[in-house]
Amino acid sequence: MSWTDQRIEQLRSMWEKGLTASQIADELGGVSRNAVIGKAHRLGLKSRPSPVKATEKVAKPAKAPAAPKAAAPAPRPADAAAPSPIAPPRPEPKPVPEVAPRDAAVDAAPAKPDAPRIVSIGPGGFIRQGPGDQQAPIPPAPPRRLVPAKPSPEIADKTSLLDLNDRICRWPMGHPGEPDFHFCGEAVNPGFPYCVEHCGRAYQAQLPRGTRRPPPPPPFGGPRVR
DNA sequence: CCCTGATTCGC
DNA sequence: GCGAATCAGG
Repeated sequence: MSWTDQRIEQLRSMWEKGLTASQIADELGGVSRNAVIGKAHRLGLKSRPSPVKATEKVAKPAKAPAAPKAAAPAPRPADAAAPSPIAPPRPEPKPVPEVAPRDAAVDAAPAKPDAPRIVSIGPGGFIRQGPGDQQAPIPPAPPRRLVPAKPSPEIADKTSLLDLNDRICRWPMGHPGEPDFHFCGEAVNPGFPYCVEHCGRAYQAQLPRGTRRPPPPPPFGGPRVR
């Protein structure tokens, strides 16, 4: 198995939701727990409550150089330094086909009834928010118009993995491997991998410091019963 | 023992 | 870049 965009997205999502590496590996399939962890670290997302915290002892100066294994001759500088600012994983804005001129389509971000009021600040106005990952750089709101999300016949049915492309929302509905698992399939919020509604789920608007954030929406349509 | 994530290092 | 092997805490 290789790390396709979809799989990386899933990994990200699940990782940030706090699923264990084992669970993620299980969902993705074809990869080991170690692979997931390794990939997660390479992606820059890391540091979740780990059992093995930094065993930072104040006094451990005379560490016996006689390491059991092939002792690293060169003391590896444990670069506990701040992980370099993670580059915003902005997908390169793909050329968007000319859309029908339609005003006000943008402003009407459908607010889910049960969803938290704070959803987004408009197209391109989302802020990726992760633990320790708060970045200012936000792609400038593209001066584009959203195409009226007409229920086209092609998305009328379940959107399968093979149906995914750059223009339709790839938000997973249900769980991978289950018979009715599919993807949202709506027209994407330009510049994002999801439709407007799911952008609101994936990205949360920046709130003033100290503001209590409403509980996160249930993941992937709810906890999985195993 | 089981689980967990972190890290290393050969590929 | 990938991930098995390894480490280490719960």
